[in-house]
Amino acid sequence: MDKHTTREAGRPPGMTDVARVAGVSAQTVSRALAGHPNVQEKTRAKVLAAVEQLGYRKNNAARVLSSGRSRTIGVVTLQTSFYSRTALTHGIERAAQEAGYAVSTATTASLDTSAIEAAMLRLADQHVEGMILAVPLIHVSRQIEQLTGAVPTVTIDGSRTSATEVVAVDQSLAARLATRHLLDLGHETVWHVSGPRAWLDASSRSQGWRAVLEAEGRVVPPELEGDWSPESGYRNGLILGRIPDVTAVFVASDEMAFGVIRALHELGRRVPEDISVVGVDDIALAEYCSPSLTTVAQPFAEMGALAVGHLMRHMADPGAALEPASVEPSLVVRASTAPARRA
Amino acid sequence: MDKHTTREAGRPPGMTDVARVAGVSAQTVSRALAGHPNVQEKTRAKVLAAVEQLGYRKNNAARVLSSGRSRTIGVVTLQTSFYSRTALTHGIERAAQEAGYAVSTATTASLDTSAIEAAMLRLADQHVEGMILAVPLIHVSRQIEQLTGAVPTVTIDGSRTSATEVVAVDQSLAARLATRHLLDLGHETVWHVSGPRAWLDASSRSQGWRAVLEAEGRVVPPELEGDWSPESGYRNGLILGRIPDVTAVFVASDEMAFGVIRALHELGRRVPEDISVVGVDDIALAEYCSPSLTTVAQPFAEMGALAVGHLMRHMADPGAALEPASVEPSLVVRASTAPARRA
DNA sequence: TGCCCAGATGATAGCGCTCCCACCTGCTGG
DNA sequence: CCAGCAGGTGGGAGCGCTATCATCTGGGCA
Repeated sequence: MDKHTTREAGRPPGMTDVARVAGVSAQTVSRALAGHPNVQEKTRAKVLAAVEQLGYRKNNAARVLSSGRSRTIGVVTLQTSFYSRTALTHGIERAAQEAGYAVSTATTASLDTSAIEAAMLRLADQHVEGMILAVPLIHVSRQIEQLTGAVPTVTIDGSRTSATEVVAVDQSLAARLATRHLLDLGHETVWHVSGPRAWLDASSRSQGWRAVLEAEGRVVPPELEGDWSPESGYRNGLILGRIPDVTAVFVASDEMAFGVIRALHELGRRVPEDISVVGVDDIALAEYCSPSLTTVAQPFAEMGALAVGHLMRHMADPGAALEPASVEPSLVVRASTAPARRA
Repeated sequence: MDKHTTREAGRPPGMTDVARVAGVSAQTVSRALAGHPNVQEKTRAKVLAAVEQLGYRKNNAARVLSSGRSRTIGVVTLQTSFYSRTALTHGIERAAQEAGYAVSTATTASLDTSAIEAAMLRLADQHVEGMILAVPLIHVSRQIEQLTGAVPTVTIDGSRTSATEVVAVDQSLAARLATRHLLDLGHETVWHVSGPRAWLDASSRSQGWRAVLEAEGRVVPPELEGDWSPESGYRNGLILGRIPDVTAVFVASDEMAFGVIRALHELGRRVPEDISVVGVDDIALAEYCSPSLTTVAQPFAEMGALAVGHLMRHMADPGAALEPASVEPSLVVRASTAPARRA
């Protein structure tokens, strides 16, 4: 039993073990497993057989240390249970897996610059080859500039540093679809419950809504601000329900829309007979509440795939600037909207 | 410019750089940074100053390769957008962070044994020190037995291998709370829309429901099976709504409950006047739909923390068997349940 | 006074892999 | 007929860190 030919039990087999069994050098094993072209088919087969026989598994840490490449991308998201986060992450995971990359997620409890920096640093420490920032960049610090300069990064809410690439859903279009739908139903004007202003999606939706009203020469009512939670929708709904003029509301997310509708019910305003409501996201439950919710569907899965694709291209050639990509939302008409009743 | 004293620009500073600047050995730097006790306070301060000055960041890959320890735990979850997944992951992330561990997530698209194996192998490749399986183990393969033997593992739905530790919410209690609540309201019996039978939570809830009915000498109606989706709730609701006897339904998840209520509405059965409905989970929207949903709240965050705590203990001493831990759900009474009307 | 031990530090040897370069075939073409 | 070249392979040198052992100091105690 020479320790150079037999490893102690308990230690997983390494590349040299595979090499010995296959009767080649460790170097050739490495090449065969990496899919390098200059390896004879016969040799590769021998290597694969040895791998199979020994139950060899690559040692990722060693690979990363040696090559600097990790085959991993990082995603920064907000630590919440909102549907949008889950759906998007889901989309990214799928797409990354297809591209042969692993996904490492770093969540941040707040949108503070320092919290986002910390999340990005955590990912950097894991040697991710690229990052997707799925949180709004409120303030771009020197540190963030530096990080996005060093690691190819894609932001998905439209905010960006000088070095990031951008992927976004056309949120302005989402708002315009919703607003125009309500005007088409004959409503005089449309009220709006927005998301937090720090979020670019929220302000894009707000702008789109305002643009349509102005283009049509309608009165632009004051905007109410929520925080994406059902509870904030409820609070704003209690306000809207007390204003007799309100007949149509565009709410910046389905979860808030549920809260708005709930509040209107409690105040005796019927949906859609008295007030029409449109949400955004098309969460799974939108169809199953009463009344079922008219909403603007967000192509989250598609967006995840787009972000990953964009990131891959950016990683392949960090020099070339890619043009911002964007996908289009679509209106889903259900029962929470109805024609305005004429006075 | 000797290359031994000055590194090429562009390469991040390493421990030897820090050591040189601090005027100590690399070894001492390692100890100081690891919080090793046998380091003079003065020395530690010098090291920290040098770290600060150079912007040194540890190289994780090297640390893992060298020590075998990664300070990371892995979580296997199903690739869905269900609330429960997000909420639980969230809880685990928090708890792990507090324990000084990073979390790596591997999602699986299906519950096939091979898919779960693949997810676990991915985590093993990342040198996780422990795993939390947040998916039901339908069939425990040799491979899974082996993996759970090699890496400390906690399962959180009650299924287990010979080597795993178990953490669970008492799902039977959840069902009993819901069922008894409905009986207390005067209903003759309670119908049940369950989750997929492969999920232990689903069958535990089913058992709890059945146990209460039998203990009270009530008729046990046939069970309807859903797949956790709102749509499956809707389908089953269309069936239940056509059965005149039905006055109370216990649905195994809130999302399905939304579907059930929706279907009952469409069939002209009012909730709660004609039929009372109870869900499980207490999702954020449960309170804001109409009628607001009576449900059994699951302590997801607590469960995540419990799972992490359990795992830490298991990792510290893989030999000692820990007794299964469990947390208790609680009933939240809202508007979807009402006293039975007497014939 | 001398010895031992504990605390503080340094030197050296890998961890398992990939990179770079050298090597060896067997073939083409002047 | 042999230089020259390309495809296939092997041999070393690290990647940046930690484990292990060795070294060196300064007490406390007989």
